[in-house]
Amino acid sequence: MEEQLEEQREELNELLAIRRSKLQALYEAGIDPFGEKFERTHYAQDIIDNFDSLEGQKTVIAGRLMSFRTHGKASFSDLMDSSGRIQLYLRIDTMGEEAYRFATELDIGDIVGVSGTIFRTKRGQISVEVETLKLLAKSLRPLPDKWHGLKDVDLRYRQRYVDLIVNPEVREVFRKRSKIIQCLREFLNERGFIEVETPMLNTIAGGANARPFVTHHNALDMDLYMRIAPELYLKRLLVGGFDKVYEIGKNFRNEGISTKHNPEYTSCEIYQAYGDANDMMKLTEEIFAHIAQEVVGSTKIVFQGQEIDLTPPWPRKPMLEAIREYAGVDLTGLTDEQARQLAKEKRLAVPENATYGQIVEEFFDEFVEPRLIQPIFITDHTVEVSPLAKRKKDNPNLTDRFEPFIVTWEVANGFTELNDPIDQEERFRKQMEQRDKGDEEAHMMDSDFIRALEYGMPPAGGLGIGIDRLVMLLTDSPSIRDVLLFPHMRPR
RNA sequence: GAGCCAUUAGCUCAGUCGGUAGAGCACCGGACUUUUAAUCCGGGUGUCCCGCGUUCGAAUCGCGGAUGGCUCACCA
Repeated sequence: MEEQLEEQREELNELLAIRRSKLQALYEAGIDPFGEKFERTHYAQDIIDNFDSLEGQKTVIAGRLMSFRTHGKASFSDLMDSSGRIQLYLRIDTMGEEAYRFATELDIGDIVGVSGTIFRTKRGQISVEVETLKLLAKSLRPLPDKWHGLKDVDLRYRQRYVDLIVNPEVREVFRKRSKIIQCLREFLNERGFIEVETPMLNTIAGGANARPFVTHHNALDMDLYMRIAPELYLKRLLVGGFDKVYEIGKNFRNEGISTKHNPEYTSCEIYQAYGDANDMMKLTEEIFAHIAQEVVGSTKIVFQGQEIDLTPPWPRKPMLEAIREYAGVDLTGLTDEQARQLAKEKRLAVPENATYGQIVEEFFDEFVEPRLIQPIFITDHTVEVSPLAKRKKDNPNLTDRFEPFIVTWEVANGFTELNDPIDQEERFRKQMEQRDKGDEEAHMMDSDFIRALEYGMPPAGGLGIGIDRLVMLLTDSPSIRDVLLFPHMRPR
């Protein structure tokens, strides 16, 4: 009802009404306003790049009309295709009166196919002198301001199609995103990793601390969770005998939305049997450096005005040492109570029943994380906050885990995988206790995963990379929404 | 979830002290056969985010709401 009213109101808008009447006129003239298959010989950018050899030759191109400069019996127009823009020169003498009139009555936004001759104007502009022109799609809505484009961020995200038409740098970001993911695939495939797909509809949402989305399967009449991480499935594959696997895909977390968080986001999880955290750190450095080199052209990149040097090797620092350095507090070997006391002294807000591990995290987040600009691996997380990571040989309270930080963001997470089913079951039990205490993000018990480990999982290193943040970093984008084609928005 | 800010024409934005709204682009009509933010002449196309209130009178002031942005909280 509301929507119908909205539509009726829009029908009244003069600009829309004019386009509709032009559409009607086309039908009445026997012209199909929505065209058909059209064979091209060139992209706009091809013509510009190879002008010297193409000058004087015929070409057939297609795209969207982005501007008109009419001069009576001759006109200029800019045609935009996926490669870029090229100027069209329309001349009544070349096209004939009827075709010329038809062309000049088109609108900005219309999609056309043209054939013509490649030439350069007096002013040096590479152009196509149009001989024939065919309407391939009538545009019924006006495009945003040709100079200012579309700036309203709300509209840019909601109507990304318009954003992509008028803001070419946006297209560039998503081209890079595609290239980054392609590079990552190639890199892993070349090293013998195989790409797999595991379920996104889970009966147990495992592999991470996060609140899941719940959905419902009608035929089975049962609730299912959208996955929060593929980890436990991928490790089952190590049990099954795949040595090197990875999965690139969406995870869904029912949590807050911010410039760094979208409810659905893309991760790449990588597992390597017979390896450990150390191998995965090396792999992380190599991946970041390789992709930066391929996509940006250097391992030194600029993010929001600061130069970031991704060249390996990256420094490594145990978390407790980092806290000692930046907060001036040594938390090594404290009891829960002692840790809580220290937190109080440093005016850190922690829950009454906070555990040692949680307090270490708190200190880290407060004092260390905001200072980590250049790439660094923070290692040796507490066992309490790392329920899937193997304990360190020399200290069972810590794990053989690492998180690389760049521009204060955690860009990945990896560890030597816990392959001891007895310890894993114990860790799950601890998590269940946390869950019972009201921690909705604590891990769920996954008995089948324990069963898998009981068959024997080779020692392994695992790594999860946040693809969106990697893309943000390499495209100099301050918000995750700038690297998601359709970021989550509340419906209007 | 909390705080701050924003919302005016299709787009980008002005709008003074409270007196029913304006520019550029786009659009419509006209001139113009090498322009490129083409130019020149003419035309303003509107639920001022929504609702309630104050007032003779609200885009403007107050309250409530919607959406978005930023910061914080949670998280990757």
